[in-house]
Amino acid sequence: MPGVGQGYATGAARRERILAVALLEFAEHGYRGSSLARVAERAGLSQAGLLHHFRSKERLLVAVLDYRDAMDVRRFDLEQAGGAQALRALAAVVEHNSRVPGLVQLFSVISGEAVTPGHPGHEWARERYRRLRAQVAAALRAGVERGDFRPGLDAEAHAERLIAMMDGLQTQWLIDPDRVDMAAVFRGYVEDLIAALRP
Amino acid sequence: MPGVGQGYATGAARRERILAVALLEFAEHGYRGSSLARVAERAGLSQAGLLHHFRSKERLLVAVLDYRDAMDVRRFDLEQAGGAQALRALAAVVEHNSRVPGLVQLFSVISGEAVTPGHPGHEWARERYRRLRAQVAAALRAGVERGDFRPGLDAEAHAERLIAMMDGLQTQWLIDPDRVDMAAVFRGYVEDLIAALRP
DNA sequence: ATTATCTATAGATCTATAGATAATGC
DNA sequence: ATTATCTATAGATCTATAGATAATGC
Repeated sequence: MPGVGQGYATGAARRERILAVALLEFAEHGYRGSSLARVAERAGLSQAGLLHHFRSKERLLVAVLDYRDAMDVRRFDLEQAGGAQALRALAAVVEHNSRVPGLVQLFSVISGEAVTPGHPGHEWARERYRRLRAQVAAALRAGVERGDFRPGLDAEAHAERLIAMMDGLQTQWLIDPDRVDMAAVFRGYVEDLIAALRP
Repeated sequence: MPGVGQGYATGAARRERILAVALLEFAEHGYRGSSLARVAERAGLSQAGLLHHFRSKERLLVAVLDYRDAMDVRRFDLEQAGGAQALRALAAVVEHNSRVPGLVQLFSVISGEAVTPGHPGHEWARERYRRLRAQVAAALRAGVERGDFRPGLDAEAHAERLIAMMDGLQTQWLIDPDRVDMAAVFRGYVEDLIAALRP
């Protein structure tokens, strides 16, 4: 089972296609509700053929999650920005997400499943949250440095809050999109926060 | 299939026991990852015996969700309180939740799965969120009436934010309990909000 | 030679139903 | 008579492996 980029060119293209359709499948049915047969069918090869490229269902999920992370063009680099600018970049991420419900759903479904220990996405989710919290907290501290925010703010707590707000609004929005304006509510939160943290 | 409280006494007791173990099972593995056979085993009867009481897996899930709602002793009546008192009652709910991870996990797992349309918990989750948002928004408006909060606040948006914060912190806490102090962070948010909304 | 792909299949599940037997309580 | 419970089973899955054949590219 060569990784993406190894093996023959036709194999690399096939793996790319498998990841793309597996992402949709996992987003629609979660890990446990998805089947390799359905992924294989959508990717246009047999189920055994799929398992030649990804040795097991667990490995496929992890590959999809990494693929998604890599796809994320990191167009909003929080570490570069810092301060109010970084928080507004976060709001822009949420606005962008409201245009790609499929990708958002992948995260909501997998994060929900992954709260149970033993789920193949559990470790992945824990590390992802740790990384996110550290990034956002660093951006907040940079904001203190540059004079956007008052000294003494609790960067870790505000990072947890910001990420929780993003996730929680995503759930409400996915379940009831006509009633919940995720992007507007998050932007409101961010602007209120910027005002409250001003020195 | 008589409801709880109908039929013979032994049946009612059995249904109660089934609901209690099904709650644990769904919380641990989600709806799709759970099996009726395992629920039946934990409840001490055959799988066919279980289906005598709950005609299908879908109905069992819905019954568990209703059972959980009913169990919720509503010890924190938000409509009674109103204003800052109601928000502090919310923080107390979160503190209480941090002592019953199993129940919290049921909601996180099922809400996560239920974002996909067609999931048997989808409608249930949508209605639950609508009800919650309406309750919290009403408590905020009551706070304006009694002079706790400044007039003109956006009650709906703040209700969405508060609920999103609760849910998002739950996810982070369940995935990484040693790193995330859900109750403390939520209480901090609530106190900041009370201060910010003061007239 | 390595990689890609297929068919066939083992071996476990899973949900739900059929039909029989036992217990309950009017 | 109604309710509770069981065994047996139909009919669908599902994941993963074995083993064969075809394509790729050094």
